[in-house]
Amino acid sequence: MRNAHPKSDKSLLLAAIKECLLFVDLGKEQIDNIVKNTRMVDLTEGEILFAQGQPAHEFFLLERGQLKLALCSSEGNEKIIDLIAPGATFGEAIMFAKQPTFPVSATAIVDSTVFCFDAPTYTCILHQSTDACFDVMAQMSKRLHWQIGEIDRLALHNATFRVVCYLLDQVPSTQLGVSEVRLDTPKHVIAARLSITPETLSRSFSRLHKEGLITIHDNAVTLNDVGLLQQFIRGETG
Amino acid sequence: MRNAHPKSDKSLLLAAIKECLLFVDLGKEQIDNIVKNTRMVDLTEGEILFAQGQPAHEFFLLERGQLKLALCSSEGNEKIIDLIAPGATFGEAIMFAKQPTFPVSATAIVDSTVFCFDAPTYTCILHQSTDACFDVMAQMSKRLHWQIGEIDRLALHNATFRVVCYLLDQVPSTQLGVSEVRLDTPKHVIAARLSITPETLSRSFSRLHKEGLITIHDNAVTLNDVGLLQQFIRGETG
DNA sequence: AAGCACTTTTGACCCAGGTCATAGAATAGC
DNA sequence: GCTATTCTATGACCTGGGTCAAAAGTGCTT
Repeated sequence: MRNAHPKSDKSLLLAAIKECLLFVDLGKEQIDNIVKNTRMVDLTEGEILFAQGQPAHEFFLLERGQLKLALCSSEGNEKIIDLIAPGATFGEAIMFAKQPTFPVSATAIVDSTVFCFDAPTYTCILHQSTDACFDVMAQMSKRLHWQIGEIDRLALHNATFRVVCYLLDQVPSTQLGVSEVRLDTPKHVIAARLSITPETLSRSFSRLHKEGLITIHDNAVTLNDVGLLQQFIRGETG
Repeated sequence: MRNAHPKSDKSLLLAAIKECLLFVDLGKEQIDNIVKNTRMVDLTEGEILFAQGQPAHEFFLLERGQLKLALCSSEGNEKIIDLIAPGATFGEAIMFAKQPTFPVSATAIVDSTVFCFDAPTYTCILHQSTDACFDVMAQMSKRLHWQIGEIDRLALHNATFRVVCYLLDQVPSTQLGVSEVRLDTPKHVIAARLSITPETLSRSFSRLHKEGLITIHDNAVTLNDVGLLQQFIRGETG
């Protein structure tokens, strides 16, 4: 984890910030202030950005690569709460806890670059703008909503169902016919994301294939009929 | 669901608001404004306050009784996301979504009284106070954190583990020796809360009893040694 | 190309916990 | 009181998916 780079980094950061909901209502000098207090970190594959339980004074934006946010049980089982793709922010929420410690750990799945924003700087700016606060609240609301969906999927749906959900998530919701999903993520990671074992993931895939719903090439999956998969979800099956 | 009561309600409401984090940084006339736009609703057992998918223009504070927030799968299985006790607020988060619909349904488990706050009134007030915004964000942060714990419990812990967690949750964390937990909630509701069947809950209880950890009377449970239960959790068993 | 380390698939087996069925308890109504 | 109805407990059984083990790919490196 080195703290690198000369000056083109700043333009990268500015470009990333511009795409990000959390900064959309900030003024120019507020952005400047944030940029001044942001560091850029390069992670190599497997490197840990932060660990569960560690105190949190920053939040993050993934610039490049892929991260996992994970929990570990005492027996070493790992549950991946979320996979982070470039452009996504994470860790904004703990900032507002009275005693901010990370509830999960963040680890690079591939070589990655992360922007680390200073939490006090950001909260200080939030104190100047209720609009910015509302952006943050909208973001947190979205995440809360998403987590309820996650609890739903875990509590009352089976493995294959979750696999299909994952596949459909990778595809624009408008799509309706055939669609191609590239599995950029190693399968054992996808499995942990879905709270199943790699074996079960493999068996789910082959089941779906046998039913003609998908076709598997090296590391891509063809969804033969998105509509059919969607009604597979509605109809709930194993 | 009637919209009842004369004037002592207002003092009830004011008392409830005073205990509530979401209003702690508001001024007197802001509170007055909110009170003016709040309705009080009485629910009888089994009555639905709002249903999953319904548009949300209010958020809520439970004054009396008990509610469940639940999801239903297509096959009619019900997963209780959370049980609401008097003094707790719920539904604050969807207020900030761009297209606010309830992700869960809320149903009275026993006869209950609920204050329903007008969301636009409240957000309008938030726009005047970043302190109030921070209170909301702290609240949402807490809930987010809690939900991660919930995902953790569902994804990588077994039924008995979750039962013990539930029992320990009912007890002040300082407690260390013997402790009594009243099961005010019917067991089938507790079971749905823990995403298990009533049968499994019953078996978990009798297992814990056989191991000398708890004793069950009519509808109360004695935790014979809170410390032992806590280390049962650390040590992870079935 | 041969060896090695890792990832994915496949098969055989097992078990936690769901389902179904029955039997007590408890509560309600008459 | 006595039945009817709803809860809770317990037993018998089944199954989804975990575990373990072994093959079959899939890159790497040398």
